[in-house]
Amino acid sequence: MAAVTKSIQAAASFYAAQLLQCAKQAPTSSTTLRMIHAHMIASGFTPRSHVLNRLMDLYCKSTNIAYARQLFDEIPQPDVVARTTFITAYSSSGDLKLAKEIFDTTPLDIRDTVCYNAMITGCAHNSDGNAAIEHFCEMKRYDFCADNFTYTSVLFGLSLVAEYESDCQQFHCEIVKSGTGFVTSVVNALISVHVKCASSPFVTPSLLMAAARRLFDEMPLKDELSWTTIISGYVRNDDLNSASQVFDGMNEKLLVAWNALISGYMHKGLASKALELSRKMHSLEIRFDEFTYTSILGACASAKLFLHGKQVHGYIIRTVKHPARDFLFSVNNALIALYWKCGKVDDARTIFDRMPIRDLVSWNTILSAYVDVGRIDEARSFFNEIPEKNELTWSVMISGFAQNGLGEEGLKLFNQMRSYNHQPCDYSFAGAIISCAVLASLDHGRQLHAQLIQSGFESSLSASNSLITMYARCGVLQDSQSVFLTMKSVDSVSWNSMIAALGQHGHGGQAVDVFDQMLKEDIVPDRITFLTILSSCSHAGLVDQGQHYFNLMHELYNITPGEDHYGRLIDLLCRAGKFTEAVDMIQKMPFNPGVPVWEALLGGCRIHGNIELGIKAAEKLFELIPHHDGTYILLSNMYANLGKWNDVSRIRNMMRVRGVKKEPACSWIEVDNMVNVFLVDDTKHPEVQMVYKYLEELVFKMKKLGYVPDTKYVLHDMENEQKEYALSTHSEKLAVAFGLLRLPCGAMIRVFKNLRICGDCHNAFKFMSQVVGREIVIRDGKRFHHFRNGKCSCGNYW
DNA sequence: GTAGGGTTAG
Repeated sequence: MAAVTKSIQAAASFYAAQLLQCAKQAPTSSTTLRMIHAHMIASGFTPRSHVLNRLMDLYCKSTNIAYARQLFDEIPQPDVVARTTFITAYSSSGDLKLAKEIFDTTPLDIRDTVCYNAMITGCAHNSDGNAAIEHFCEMKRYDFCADNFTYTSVLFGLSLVAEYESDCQQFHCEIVKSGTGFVTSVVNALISVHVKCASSPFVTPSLLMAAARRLFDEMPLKDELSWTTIISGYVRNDDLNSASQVFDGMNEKLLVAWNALISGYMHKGLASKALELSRKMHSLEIRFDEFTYTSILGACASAKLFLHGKQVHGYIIRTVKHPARDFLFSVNNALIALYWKCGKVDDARTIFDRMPIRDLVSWNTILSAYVDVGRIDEARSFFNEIPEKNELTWSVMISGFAQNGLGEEGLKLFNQMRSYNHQPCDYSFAGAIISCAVLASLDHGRQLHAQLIQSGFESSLSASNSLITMYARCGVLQDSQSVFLTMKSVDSVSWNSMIAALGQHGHGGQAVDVFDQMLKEDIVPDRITFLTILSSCSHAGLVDQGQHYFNLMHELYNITPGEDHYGRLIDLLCRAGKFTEAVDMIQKMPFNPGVPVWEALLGGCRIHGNIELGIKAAEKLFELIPHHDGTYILLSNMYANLGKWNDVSRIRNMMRVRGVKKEPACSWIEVDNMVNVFLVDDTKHPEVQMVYKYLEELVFKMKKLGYVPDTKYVLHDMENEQKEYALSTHSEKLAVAFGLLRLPCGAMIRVFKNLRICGDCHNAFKFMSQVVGREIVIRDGKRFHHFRNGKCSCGNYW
């Protein structure tokens, strides 16, 4: 008997040793495990607890959890070690529910600290910070002793949910009391909690970072993690000076620390700093890894440093044998982004096509690239090819449609997403809301606003910013102001949207006030801010202010004005009739003037009847964009105003020869959640006859108040009576008359037109607003006009 | 049988 026991013991220790060997070389292949296992069975050895536990653990780690579970289920009363193995295995494979089931069925009298630790880690790793804390509290309640592992794990969980300083302080006290306050791993975790909590909106980041720094400075023994946690903490919280200060104090600088700092500079848009560090690394012969490359390429992409980025790409090709294979996704994805941001979308696509396997980031980046450069048809068909879509995929495509003026497509896709039971994220909502802005569909926009709140995205920045734009572009400026004023936190996009909203409605003075307010609150204006403020000044005729801001842009904020900024400045000058200054500015520009500049000049010339300069601008535009209808129309309008009908027909003829078609004018109005569209001389709308009749009555009353139809706006040569009739069939007049007939008494009339409002209609609506005693709001291609009591908000400056 | 830091798309 003694001999048998001895031989079983020998076998057990033999297998235990073999399995231990496997564990050291983990993960063990399932084949090896099965061979050892088969050997046990064949030799008649029935493994008991610790050998079996080790076997199950190895099966789990070789991703064979299901088979391990079969073995587990055959054990009559599995011990706590076996249970802990499964708690860990299930939670690291993402199945927290199964882990919890094993934990909950573990009798209290066999539980120990380790199994609680495993459960706490499992919750934290599956981003359930609160459950981690609950299990921690439970173990304290049952008097289990918390150890270093417990604290590091529960602190990790806490770092997911900590929002207030008190969360950090409470655990700090707990740790000091427990006596683990000097244990490196525990203090590291505590620093990490402070760092992550510092990004919460409810705390003062600098205070928490100062507390983290004290912990770091006062810890007796720092390890690699202590350094990288504090450095990356500063990076996360936008304090790169402190990050680099601590970094400089490191004796042996770790690759992770280099990477954290480089990525910090990259995210802050400080590409030159990021590249400077990478050059230093290179001279110290520190090998770059995947993370380094990704951040450097990101820096080149955001700064559009194409040549530098291309050099890095070349270096990767030379030094890494199989970039596509060795750096599975991230580096290749960063390369895609580099080529895209530098305007080489087709090269980006080539990289994508050459990747042997791609992840969602690869697909989404290419999709964003197509959307970004307005290649919307390619984006659409690429979108359809994407095998698995996430919320980003949908939101990029939805807002892509909206940004490219395809509001209807945007809304359709948003609805399709929901019909597939995909819960829209805040960015998708933003895309759908901007679609409503494009379509000027206020009813629909309001519905989405309500759904947004129901879905819990009320505090989302991107969604709220889209609401500012939507309400403004639907004509209800007050609502966009109240969204802006009630936002908990705002960013530069919010300010830009608000300034643009005021500008479009002709409130240049208020736009300037908001801009000044923005500066007072230390928000740094960007390129877009200056575009919107220049437009706002232009719409309101604030020439001096506009010029002041244009100068401020590069003098104070170091933003080099682009062609678009020059375009707005020229627009500002020309509208005010300052052609000498405008031409002077065009000659002084640091680059060849392009489309925005010539269009601004032509537009100004049309307002002031400056035919000579207008012809020059138009000729340039004919060269640059020969198929754009607007140039021909503006020029022919100018000739028509001067009665030069020969020139008018010459231009019309040019259009015919070149195959340029005029975009037909159309206006629309929303009544009872339905959009009603009217074309010039409309015959299609079912109620149009009634509209014509009503319009006739109105014009009769308007004439009594002094309205004289201004036939110079009829751009065809015909008899005067015919001209007057032609004016009365303009789409915007039909839409307004329809609104007056169908909308409730006193309701504001909001009409939208694809092109600019006609001069006679502009005059007519002033009289009309007086006759009917209601406010009429028109959004044309450029801006808003509010007609009230015989006056327009634009002060005739448009 | 249990732990903690760095990457890419809006």
